[in-house]
Order: sequence, then structure tokens, then C-alpha cells
Amino acid sequence: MEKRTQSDKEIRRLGKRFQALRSVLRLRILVALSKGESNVRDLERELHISQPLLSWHLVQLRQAGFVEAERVGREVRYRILPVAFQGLVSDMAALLDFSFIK
Amino acid sequence: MEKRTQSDKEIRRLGKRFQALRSVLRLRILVALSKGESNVRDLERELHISQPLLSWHLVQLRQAGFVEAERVGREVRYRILPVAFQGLVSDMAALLDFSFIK
DNA sequence: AAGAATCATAAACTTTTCTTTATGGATTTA
DNA sequence: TAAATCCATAAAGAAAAGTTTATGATTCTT
Repeated sequence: MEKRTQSDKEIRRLGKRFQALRSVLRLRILVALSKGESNVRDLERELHISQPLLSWHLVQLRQAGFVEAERVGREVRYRILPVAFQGLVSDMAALLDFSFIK
Repeated sequence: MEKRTQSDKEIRRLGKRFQALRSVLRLRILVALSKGESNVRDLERELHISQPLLSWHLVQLRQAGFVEAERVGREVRYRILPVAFQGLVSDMAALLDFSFIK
């Protein structure tokens, strides 16, 4: 039994992605990045969050696949991955059998 | 200052809605409801969750606007509100300036 | 090579969320 | 009206997530 195996895995993955979007700080980070890629220092200045906290939230976003990081010299540039949002929406629509999206 | 007032309110509202979708149990509830409306007792049987816990999660979903409840006799029928998901997606797309959606 | 700048991580702590257990309200049935 | 069914809520405890503070690693500059 537990026929749910496949769907369950999907549900867990969805949950983790929604989890990443749940935080106000992380949403602010995404808004900032939606205007163009940036590094940690600049985000820190723009959003007034401490650097370790910012790094922690960036890890969450990265693990969920919404942003990617690239080291350039001594800075690390972060950029948003729109396709990840597209995937989130279509996976959610598929799970709940919504047709109004995509 | 704090020119952010408007956008900030939007961000908080978005965060709360993602929060509601973050739990695996709540996603399972939504999947069940996506197949048709149901009551608490039936959901309890289908999902193998205790009744108080189920009620608690239903409150979360209702407060976020994803489901609605209607008392019928001594049972309470819950149904999913697809328009809420539509709204979530379009609000997110607007916030992050995505055009690939809707 | 020493110092400064940029990030990440770890540890301790705080806050939020989730879960269980117990109880009560409302409605129906016997 | 007494018992049974369905559901919500409150209180207490457990678990997870977020925050701060301290430290270290890497790269650049001088």
C-alpha cells in the first residue's frame, strides 16, 4: 500500500518551495533581485538586514531553487531564476488539477 | 519615509498565503478537496489525521482564503476556492514583475 | 605579507508553528 | 431528553524556523 509514494514526493517538494516563499524578508530579497542581480553587500545595504541573516535567507532561497549564486572575485552575485516560479505554478496547478493556469 | 507601506502590505499578505501552502498535511487536504467538497469526518478518514489537528489545519487554509466552509446540519462542508490560487499567482507575478504568467 | 572587504557557517537563543490531549457546543437521532 | 455524531477551541508540550553573535575562509589591495 501507500500508493501515495509518487504524489507524496511531489507534495513534499512543493511544500519546501512554498516554505521558502513564506518569509517577508525572503520576499523582499526576491523583489530586490527582480530588479537585477546583486551581491550580498548591496542587498544588505538596500534591505537593512545583517549580513549573516541575509546569507541564511539566501541559502533558503537557493536550496529551493529560486535564486542562483555565482562567485565573482570576492563577491557573490545572486540572481533570480524565473523558470523556478514557472515550475512552481505549473506543479501546483497539476497537483490540484487546475486548468486556468498555463 | 518608509515609502514601502503599500508594497510591504502586499508582501505580508503574500507571505501569509505561502505560509498556508507550506505544510504537507495542508497540501494533502487541498488535494483531497480538489476532487470535490468534503466534510471534516470524511477528510479525517481519508487522510488519517486526528480531528482536532485537521480542524486546525483547515482554519489555516480558511484564513488564507484557499477554502471556504459551510455548515450543513451537523456537518461542515469544506470546498476549495480556485480563484484564490489564481489571485496568489497573479499577485506574485505582479510583485516580481513576471510576465510569463496570466 | 598584512590588512581590508566580502561571505559563509556554527552555536546559542528566541519565536513561531505544529501536535496532542482534553473539553464543550451544536445538531441530529433514538 | 438522553445519547450520539460532528466539529471547534483551549491549553500544554514538542518541533521547526528565524535571529543574533562570534568566528573563519577567500579574495583583493597596498
